[in-house]
Amino acid sequence: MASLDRSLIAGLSVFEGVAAADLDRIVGQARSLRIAKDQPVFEQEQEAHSFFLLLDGHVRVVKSTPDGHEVTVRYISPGELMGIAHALGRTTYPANAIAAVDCVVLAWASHLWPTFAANFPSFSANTYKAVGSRLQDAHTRVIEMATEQVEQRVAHAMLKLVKQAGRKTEEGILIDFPISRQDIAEMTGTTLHTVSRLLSAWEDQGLVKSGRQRVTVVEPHRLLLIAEGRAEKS
Amino acid sequence: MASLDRSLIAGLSVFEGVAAADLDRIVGQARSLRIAKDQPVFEQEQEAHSFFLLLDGHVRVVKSTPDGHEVTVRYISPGELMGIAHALGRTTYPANAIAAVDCVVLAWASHLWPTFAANFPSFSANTYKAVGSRLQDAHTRVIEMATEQVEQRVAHAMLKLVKQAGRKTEEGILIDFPISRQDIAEMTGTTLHTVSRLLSAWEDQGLVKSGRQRVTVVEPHRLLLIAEGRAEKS
DNA sequence: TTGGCGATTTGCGCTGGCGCAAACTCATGA
DNA sequence: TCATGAGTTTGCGCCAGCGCAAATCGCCAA
Repeated sequence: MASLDRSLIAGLSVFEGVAAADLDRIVGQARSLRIAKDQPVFEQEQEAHSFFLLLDGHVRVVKSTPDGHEVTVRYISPGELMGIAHALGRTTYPANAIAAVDCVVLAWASHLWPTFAANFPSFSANTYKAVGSRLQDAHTRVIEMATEQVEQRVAHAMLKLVKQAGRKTEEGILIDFPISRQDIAEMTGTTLHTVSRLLSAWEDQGLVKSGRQRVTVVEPHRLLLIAEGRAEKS
Repeated sequence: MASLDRSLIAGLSVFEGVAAADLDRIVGQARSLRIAKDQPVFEQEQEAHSFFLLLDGHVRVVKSTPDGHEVTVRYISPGELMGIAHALGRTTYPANAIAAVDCVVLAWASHLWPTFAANFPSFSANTYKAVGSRLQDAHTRVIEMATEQVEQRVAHAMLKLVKQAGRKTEEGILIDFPISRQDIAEMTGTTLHTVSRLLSAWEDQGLVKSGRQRVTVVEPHRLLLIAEGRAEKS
């Protein structure tokens, strides 16, 4: 652990307001892991032995339904916690978490949580604040699914990805991990066919550039118009 | 407050594992309120000055979208907390909470939360456990919206209502508060027309009995078959 | 360089469920 | 008792988007 960059970790929002000495005590009890692309960080229904902080990479969180459908719940970016089932009174993970690229994570044993919560109130408060955001996000998703058409939902999804994993290139803002049409479909509750058609149409209009497992947003502003439902359809 | 039935309150799951003396200290700082039918308990975007425990009645939590749509996030039953924005690091309420019938609630000032969290770890843990369930529920909703057809979603919604607010009658299980077709539509992301058609069809098949703002489920088991997508359509 | 496979594109037909509109039915208050 | 209006039912037409299938593209490995 000594090899990790403490100052970088200290800047993460989960550790905001945590004293340096406390930070050391927290991080000191973690082990660091590498997860190869497409390997699971944790799996649905499994005993929640650990919780994690993503340091590098991107992780896709997917829920499988009994009837074989897969729905992507969210993508996790560096600095975010995941697998905090124990902090929410659950003993198993509610979903699969799969590395979208090679990742580096910190892992703590779940049984440490009560101690952390009691001894490091800032850390605990920050964690629950993140939970609040996720609950918010989930409700937003429900509302989008309930009130928006597919095109708007896909546009919203792309903008969300741009915001949390966008990397500037000379062509536009690239989503910085491999993402297929199927993945986007699973985020928005549609089919890869429809997503493909939409991306093709957007590409014709110069809104995006896309290729195999790769999407670059050229004109975020116009995409936002579509997302908000205020765009005249061609 | 002295007039409220402490032993009844003590049995609520939020207070599980809380010592009697602590319970008194918690409840002693609440004030009890009556909310008339159709009146708000709290409102979206408003400063989250208080959090609440529903003692009697039913509360509908609704989010309004900028474009005028309304989506019902969930119904709250007696014994549940609501408006706990502060515990999740937010300063405003994320939705409107409206009394579906005359209600009785306990209200605490939001600024008490950090103290409660620090001094009554069981209470805090129970609260976050409830938050965990809600996050779970929200994700389930997303998955339902993404993978199921309207008929299944409405069936699921009815079963959820039966579970949390069902009252046995000689005809079947009655949903114990006034609920309109429009309300059900807002829970499931469809229109009141479609809900009306579904309920009529179900009534023809003897699955439910329904009337003005009133639904009774006669055969929960067959409804479950529809919800699970394993029912031959007539 | 050549296969082979996974990802993507595209055409076509069909249908679930929405939008609109009109009729109907109660419950409530005057 | 009757008028009123909210809640509900129902008919009809339409279209967004799904399901299926086939063709194409591009990356990687041999």
